Order: sequence, then C-alpha cells, then structure tokens
Amino acid sequence: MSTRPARGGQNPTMDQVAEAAGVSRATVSRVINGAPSVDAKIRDVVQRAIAETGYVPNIAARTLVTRRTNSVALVISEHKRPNDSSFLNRVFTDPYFGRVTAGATSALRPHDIHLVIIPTDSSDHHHVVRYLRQGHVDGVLLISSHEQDPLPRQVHDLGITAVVSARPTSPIAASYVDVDQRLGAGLAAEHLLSRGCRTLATITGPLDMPAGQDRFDGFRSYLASRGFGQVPSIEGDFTRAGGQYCARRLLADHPDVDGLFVASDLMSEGALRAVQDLGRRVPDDVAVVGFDDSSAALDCRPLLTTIRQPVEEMAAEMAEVLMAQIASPGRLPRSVTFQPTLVVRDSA
Amino acid sequence: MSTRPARGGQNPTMDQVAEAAGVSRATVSRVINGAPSVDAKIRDVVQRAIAETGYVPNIAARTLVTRRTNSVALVISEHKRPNDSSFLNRVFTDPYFGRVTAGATSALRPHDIHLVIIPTDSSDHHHVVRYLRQGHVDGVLLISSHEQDPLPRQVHDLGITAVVSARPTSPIAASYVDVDQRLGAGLAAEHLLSRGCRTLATITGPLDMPAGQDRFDGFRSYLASRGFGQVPSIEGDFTRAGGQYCARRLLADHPDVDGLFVASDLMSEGALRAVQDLGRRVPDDVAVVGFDDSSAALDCRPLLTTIRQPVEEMAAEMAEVLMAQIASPGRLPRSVTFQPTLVVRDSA
DNA sequence: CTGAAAGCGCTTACAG
DNA sequence: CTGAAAGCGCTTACAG
Repeated sequence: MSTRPARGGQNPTMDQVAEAAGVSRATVSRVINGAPSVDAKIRDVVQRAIAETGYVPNIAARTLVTRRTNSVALVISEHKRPNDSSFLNRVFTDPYFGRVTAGATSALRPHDIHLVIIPTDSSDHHHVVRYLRQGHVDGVLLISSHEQDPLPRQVHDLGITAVVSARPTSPIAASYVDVDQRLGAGLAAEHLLSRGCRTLATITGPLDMPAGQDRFDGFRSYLASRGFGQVPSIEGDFTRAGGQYCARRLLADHPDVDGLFVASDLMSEGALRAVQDLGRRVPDDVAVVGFDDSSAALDCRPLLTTIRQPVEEMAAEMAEVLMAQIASPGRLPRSVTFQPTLVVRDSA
Repeated sequence: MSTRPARGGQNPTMDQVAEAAGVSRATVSRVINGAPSVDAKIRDVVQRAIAETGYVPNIAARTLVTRRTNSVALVISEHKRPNDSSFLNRVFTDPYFGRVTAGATSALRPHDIHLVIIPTDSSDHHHVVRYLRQGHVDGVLLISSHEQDPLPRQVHDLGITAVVSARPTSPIAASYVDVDQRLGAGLAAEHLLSRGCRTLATITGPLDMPAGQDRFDGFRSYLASRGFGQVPSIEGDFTRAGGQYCARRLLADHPDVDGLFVASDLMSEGALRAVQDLGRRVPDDVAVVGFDDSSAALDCRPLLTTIRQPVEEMAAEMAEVLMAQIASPGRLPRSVTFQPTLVVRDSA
C-alpha cells in the first residue's frame, strides 16, 4: 500500500492529481463531484490518479466557492444550575442526548453530512454564536430545554438556518420538532387510574422548562377532567438523585399515594429506589409510570412502565427538516409533532 | 441595535468593511488579527465599521490561506458490543466523557480554539478519518479505550496531528496522556487490607481494554507482593447494570469476600446495590473501593471510597500537548502520566 | 504605518 | 465531453 499522503502535513493538490492523470483540474473536479458528463475512461484514469496520490479535497477551498460545508452542528444548550459541578456532567449522564445524537446521525449519514456536537451553557453562548456565524456549518440542530434560553432567538435573529427541539418559548418563526407532552402525561394518568390507583401524585420536571410544565399540566388536566381535585406534586430536576429525594419527601407527606407519575425515566430510577427503601412494593403498593422510555427504563427494577418519546425519530426528523431548509433557503418554517405512546412493563 | 447582518444568509465581506471605514482590505485584516502596527485612530474607525456592518470573518477563506482552522476534534472512539442498542448510549451515560469534555474545553477556551466532539464506533471510522483528512480541524484529541481499535494507528500513519488518551496498544510514536492504572489498583488493595479485610476480590473492567487489564494486574500484583494467592474475580463491562450482576455472582460463588475492588465507579453503584440486596452491610460486612471518582461516586449509598483519576486535568493536558504540537509540527511526541489518589469516603 | 497585488485550492459558467 | 479563466474571501510578503 504505497499511499503516501499527508507526509509533513502536505496533502496533494488537485493540480497534482490533474497532472498525474494528464487532464485539466476542472476534469478532476468533475469526477470528484460525480458530474455525469465525464468520459468513462477518463474517469477511471482520474480515479486511479486520486488513489495513487492519496488526494483528499481541501474542504476550506471547496467551501469558499460552494458556500457549503456539509456539516451541521448539534448544539446542546443547557443551563448551569446552582450546585451543579458541571453542566457537562448532566449532558453526558442523561441518555436523552445519546438518543438525539443517534437519531440525527442516522438521518445525516446517507447524505454524507457530518454532525458536530457542541454542548454549551449560558456562559458560553457567545462562543457558540460566533462559531455558527463564521460559517463552520450549514445549519444547526438546536436542543434547547430551558424557558429562558436566549439561544433560539439569537440564532433566529442572525438568520442562521436552524431547527429547534421544541416549540420556542419566545414567539419566533422557527422550525421545530416536538412531542405532545400533555398527551403523554394524560396517557400516564389514564393508565394509573385504569389499574385501580385511587390517590395519584406526580414528581414533575423543572418547572422552568416547558417539558416540565407541559407534563405537569397534562397530568393535572386529565385528572381534573375526571373529577379529581388538587394533586400532590413535587418539583424534580430530571436527575436520578433528585427523583429519589422527591419520592421520599412526597411519600412522607402523602403516605396514601398509590399511583405516581414521574416526569422522566432517570428520576423514576431514583423514585423506585426510594419507594422500595420505604418498604412499599411496586406496583402493588405504589404504581409508578415514567416518561421517556430511554435506556434508564430498563435499568429500573421492576422494569419501568413509561411513556415513550420517540427521541431518535424526532432527531432524525429535525435533521430532515434542516437539510430541506438548507437546500431551499426560502422554505417556510414548519413544525412536526410526534405522539407519545404508553409502554407497559412491570412498575404499573 | 441596528446590527443587520446575515440577512438572507449574506454576511458582509471584508471589502465592505474596508469601504465603510475608508481604508484598504489589508488594514481591516490587520485590525481583526490584532497586528500591532495599526494606527490607533484607524483601528477605532475600523472597529466601528466592523460593529456597524456586523462583520464576521469567513472562516473558509481564512483557513485557505492560514492553513489553520482554530478547531480541534475530540474523537470518542468506542467499540460496538453485542447486545448494545447503541454505543452512543454508553457514551452519553458515562460521566467520564463529560469530564474529558470539560477538561479539554477549559484548556482550549483561552486560546479561542473550538472543540468539535465526534463520537464514533468501528463501523464509522472511515467517515471520521475522512473528516480529519479534509482539514476541518488542526488536530485531534483521540479517546480510544479498546485494545483492538485501529484508529490511533490510522491517525498516526496519515500524519494527522493527534494526542491519544492512553498508551497506544500498537507500537506507534504518538503523544499520549495516561494515569498510572496499576498504581491506582494497588492503592485500592492496600486500603482494603489496611482496614482489616481478609478476603479480597475484584470486579474488573473489560479485559480487552488496557484500562481493564492494568487495573486487574495492579490489584493482583500488589496482593501477590503481600503473599496472597489467587484472587476471586469476575469480568465486568464498566456499566452500572454490569456491576450489579457481577457482584451478585461473585458473592454467590465466594460468600466470604469482605473486601471488593470494583474497577469503575459506575460498576460500583450497581455492586453496592447488589451487596445490600443480599443483606450485607457496607462497609462492615463488605468494604467496596471504586475507581474514577466521577459523579457516580457521589450517587452511591454509602458514599463511595474510590481511586481518583484526574480526568479533567488529564484532558486539559492532552489539549496543551496538542496545541504545542500544532504550533511546532516538528516537536517530538511525548507522554505524560498522572498519579491517581485514594479518596476515602464511607464504603471502605 | 498602509496599500496593491499575489495567491491559498477549489468550482463553475463559458467556449469550443 | 473538456479546458482556460474567473472568482470565492481572506492573509501576507513586498513596496513605499
């Protein structure tokens, strides 16, 4: 294998390939870009020359003329919370983001578009915005979960092509993909009721996140529609430890609770533990329904009954919408909403 | 705020800034790049023009001439394992990678270098290699944990500037940063012995990973040097669920074990659970020492005594070495080894 | 200290 | 179907 490229950092140039193949630089460019109008023999000669020289296109030069980078950014925007050693720990500890990455990659891969993952917290937005504006990527998949996050609006105002992971909280005309959170919470309430639970309660997500609010509202609305009044609740933080803490407190204050809706699988793991540490059996004494259907649901004992959010499919859809938007800059923004489903396992 | 940039995707060009400021394009370039030789008044005028036009340099054009992108890649190379829904789930579920990202970012940020995170598994190497060769980044921080991973060798052979996260398993002259794994395991054994444990055992990491092997060897070597013979062991997989399963089996086969070294904090979480489910008290009946000192150690009950691996500092060092290498291409490769330390909490 | 000019490595009308 | 030429938006010797 006498590929001898990149030695000393010097990649061969397209002119060198052209010379080796005895054709013009334009022809080399055409075969690389798969232009249909190239003579088959010449194409072969050029391809051989490319292989022999170990040629790889210089992406900067190409981008300069095409105005396309063939990469898109996945910006994961989280808020640094008090007593939070690092928001990165949260990002790399929650299965949600792995699912998003997997889904986006699967949609982008066939189009040969690279995914560049950029986690960021509020202290960092400046850098990210600059990165995006400098033209490193053709567009951005923006995962923004916090109500006050200014990033969606900034990205929109700067005219950066983007798709957001949920309905933006400020009124901007941006494309987004979402799941019907309220419906999901309603499904959870319905299931708990249908299995005979009489006293329902919920551990919510952070109420400064739309996902937290909407699941809470959906749960209460459904119960209100069935004639229930005030529902015991406690605000969680979407972490395992938080779920454990909240369940302990909730059951201390309301020992009669026999049906619990926990607004994320990660919190459910902790909650399940707390319930069992209290000597209550799941689901017989307390039935538990989670939300997400991530890998955490399968780490639960008993296996977690939960509301499935099709995160991979949603991320893939985000990528599709983004690619369409990149291809047709004038395209009108649109939103796509997925329906969650109940996945019955052992905890309820 | 009448910034009106990027409208219709058209960023202003440097020539437009020059015209607005009444100077030449070269002068604009100089003030942007902080050349010392610019008259103060002219500098101000230019800076105002930049602000007014909302100018942002076109990175592709700059890169084409400077041959620098001012970004580096963090390639997280994992192996897809059988019955593994997705290697991405592993990456986004293990606090280790968040620590690496945090450490690398902290070192890169002051130099205004962007970190581009690229998770990859074996089926994917081709794409990653191409990405690197196309010149999207100036160099790569390569997190490679598997013995058979071909990526370090490929990256090296292609002449891509890189720093690896551990001593490469094939003999290549590459810079790397590592922790003294064997020493860490020895510290764990010593601590267990010193607190009076008589029958030690270990849950190892995957033995096809150097980290798994070295911690296992270090543990056995220390015990051998103290006159112990065969040590009960079972091979784990660095996951929480795996740790739980392994501890259950290990204690079933060896009920007399009273000191357990678990080769990662994540596995320790599961192991602790299993030990307690068996009705054994920690640390009184079974003392447990983990490895990492990640956030998982603090999620443990009781709080986990563990071997601290300074992952953030190691990642920062990787970034420093990489930047030095980028600045001086002729620089000789070098390795840096960090010492682990014992962190005593409640589990041993 | 500043400007005119060359050049980085590609793609793409435009001729032929 | 192929080539010569222009041009993408910058930086950087080179003069002045």
